[in-house]
Amino acid sequence: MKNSPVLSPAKLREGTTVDDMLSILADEIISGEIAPGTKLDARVIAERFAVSRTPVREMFGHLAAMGLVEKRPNRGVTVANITDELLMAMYEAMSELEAACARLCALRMTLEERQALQRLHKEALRIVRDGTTSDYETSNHDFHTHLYEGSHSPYLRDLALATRSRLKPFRKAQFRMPQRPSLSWQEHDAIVTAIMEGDGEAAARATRSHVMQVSISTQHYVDEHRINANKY
Amino acid sequence: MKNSPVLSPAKLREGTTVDDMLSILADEIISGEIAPGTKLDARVIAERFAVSRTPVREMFGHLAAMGLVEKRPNRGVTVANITDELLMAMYEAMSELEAACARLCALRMTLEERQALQRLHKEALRIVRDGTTSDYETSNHDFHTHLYEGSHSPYLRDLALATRSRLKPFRKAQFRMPQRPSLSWQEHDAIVTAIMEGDGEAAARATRSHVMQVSISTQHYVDEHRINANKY
DNA sequence: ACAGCGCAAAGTGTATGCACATTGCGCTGT
DNA sequence: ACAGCGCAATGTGCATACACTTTGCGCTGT
Repeated sequence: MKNSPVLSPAKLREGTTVDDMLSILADEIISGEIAPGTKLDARVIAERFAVSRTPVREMFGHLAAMGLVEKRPNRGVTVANITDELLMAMYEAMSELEAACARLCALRMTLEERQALQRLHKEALRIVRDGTTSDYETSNHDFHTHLYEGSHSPYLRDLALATRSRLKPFRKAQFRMPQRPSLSWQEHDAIVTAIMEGDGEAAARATRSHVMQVSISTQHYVDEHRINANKY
Repeated sequence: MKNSPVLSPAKLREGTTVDDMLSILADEIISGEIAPGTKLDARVIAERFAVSRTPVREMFGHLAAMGLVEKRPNRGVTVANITDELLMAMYEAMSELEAACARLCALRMTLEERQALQRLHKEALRIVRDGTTSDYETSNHDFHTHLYEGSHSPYLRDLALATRSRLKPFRKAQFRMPQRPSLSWQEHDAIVTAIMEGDGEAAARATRSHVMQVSISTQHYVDEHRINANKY
């Protein structure tokens, strides 16, 4: 199909052709809709999204960089097998990254940043009582982002953001358990207290164990849904 | 130019078209031959390597993933400016990653791994006395690799390896100072002792300060050589 | 004379075609 | 009949063409 302006009048240069495919494919791989080991045919994907093989190939590069697929020369790409072990390893690395951030937060946060963190944390308590789970997810997201920023270590922050983004698809249901927001808030409280007291080691310990708690919640979710992953 | 078999008889499918360009361009950016902020014209690069823009674009994606260039939609790619601040931030992140590895080493290393680490460390002492600087560099490299592996945390190890590889070009002269290998060995000694005693926190502290020492040595090197970076 | 619009030149992003690598199946020879 | 070679079918990787976006410069209007 030619690049006809008539056939694609509205969506021209929406600027996200590749990104759209990327997030959709990434979700499908992670959710298990596309089974590990499956060979991805560039032509089929191209037809499905009504684009040519060129942007598909570019997207394959991104998927490979994210570790979701494996590329071999002249052999195409195959869906990587994200095992439970690797998932746990990613959470463990996440907990170490966040612990490092928290430790630096305790040492380096400015007065304004400490006050902002406390405000956020108090507001979260209100949300635990009155708000929805989705509200708490947003608040939780902000809380952790503040830890990354408060470390005043841009590269460490980027590593944390990148790893969180890779884990994002697996975190969907971390607050499914009704008591989880409340427990999460208590764990945050220990982190905030340690940071306020300037106790870096305590902040690191509290953050490590908090993130590993999240990991455990997520693991339960993955276990329960693995059955569904084989229906394709 | 067509894909004529006559015009390119020997180099057909050598299998590394993109990788070759990638490593060459990466070196040129890192060494400063291509100044930060320079806009990379896909067409010019394509002509230089006698290929089309398609593989060049793919390479741009890799360079962007490595953080060496910045891609903006419809604006092309520009060479990223690796400032001293960012370099320090990368070393700081490196020190946190290695500290996390060392802490886990203290808790998790098997007997075999502990013995291997000690052997390596003893051998390094001999090299400090009798060997060349280059020998010590190799030995040092192995020592740190053992720390990554000993963490038994594959993703954390990968983050450490990736960050080390990004820092590699800047580490060239970390052992220029004649007393540096000896000091480095003493710092390693503190790390090994802490790991052997199973004291995770002490191992983390010792490793953090060791890597930051390396950072300082490197910084001196960068300062002294910045003059030469502007000759292009 | 200066501000603002508009056009043209330059350059990015995608489509499509072609050359080569890989793989599986049939055909031939023993 | 079975082993091994070879060819054809499938699919990757690069080249080239074209559509669209950006940007700089000149021209017009006030």
